[in-house]
Amino acid sequence: MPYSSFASMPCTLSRPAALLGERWTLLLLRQIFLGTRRFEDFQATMDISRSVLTDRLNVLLQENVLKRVPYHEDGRTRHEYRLTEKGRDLYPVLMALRTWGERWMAPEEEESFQLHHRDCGGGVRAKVECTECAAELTARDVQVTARA
Amino acid sequence: MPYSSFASMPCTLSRPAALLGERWTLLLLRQIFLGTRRFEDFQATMDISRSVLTDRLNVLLQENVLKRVPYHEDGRTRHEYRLTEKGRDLYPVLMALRTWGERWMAPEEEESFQLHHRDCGGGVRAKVECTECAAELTARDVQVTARA
DNA sequence: TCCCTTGCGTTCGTTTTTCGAACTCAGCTA
DNA sequence: TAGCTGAGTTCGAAAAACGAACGCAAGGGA
Repeated sequence: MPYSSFASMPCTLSRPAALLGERWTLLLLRQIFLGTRRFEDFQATMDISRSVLTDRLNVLLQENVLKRVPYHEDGRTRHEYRLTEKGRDLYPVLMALRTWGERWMAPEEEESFQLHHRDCGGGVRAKVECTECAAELTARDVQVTARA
Repeated sequence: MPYSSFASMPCTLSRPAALLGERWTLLLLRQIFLGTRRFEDFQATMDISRSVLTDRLNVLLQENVLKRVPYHEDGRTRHEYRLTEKGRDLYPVLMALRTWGERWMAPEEEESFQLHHRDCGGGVRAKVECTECAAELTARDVQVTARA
């Protein structure tokens, strides 16, 4: 079972994990959520090799996480990479990573950017909750059952 | 800037993203949250090569996400891999992946396991909320500012 | 005691990925 | 026509992953 076969497992956790678990993919998504949209800018800010960048962008296009959108600059038509709705919906994944990073990987130093709720200025955090009673859940509060 | 240098970037999103963005690491964590604890069981259920499994387990031990715990079986002392508090706190990351997978990568088929809140039987989902007003947030509701 | 089994890795030669520098190409611009 | 720029593509070298075989310590049984 090669790594790639997880992409077709009947598990709604395995497939996203296999997709985002490829090298560079999470870092690429971070950059996109921070506003980067062009090939050259990804390449410059992340210092990823151009061939791997091409590959990762293509995978995300194929998965419909990103879309290519034409735009004009200096009278020329070019394309930029933007999140689809499916892509934007990955926000909780990135925020969960950051919430964890804030708690467990921030020794003294501060974060390189800050996030605030536009409406009230509050902070941002990811959490897991019950769809019925809205209680916040940890792994211990959740029962796992194999599907029938 | 090699991939590994993201592990020391002053960004609380980059570092977790680089750590969990290595191949197999997210899938390994999924398996751990599902209850797998021993080398042989990881190897058998994921079909990962033994050398890479050794490496990934060691990285997670070093990062203090996992710990080795001795246990007895057949009168012999062995060790198993278990989550630390830091590791357990990754639960929202995995649940965010799953919530996304349920919405965007579950065509007709069902998930391979189900999750329920032990207390009330409700479903489980990840979300992002404001630490002040508790509103649920999307990327559009959040303002990013570079640190001073 | 000697041999077998088990769990947990380690080694090593082969195949994939990644790297990085150079190259290509299309569409302006001078 | 020549040059520039953004967006890739190509290709040889280096790193990572693969997988089959090997190592090893701790029992158990003969």
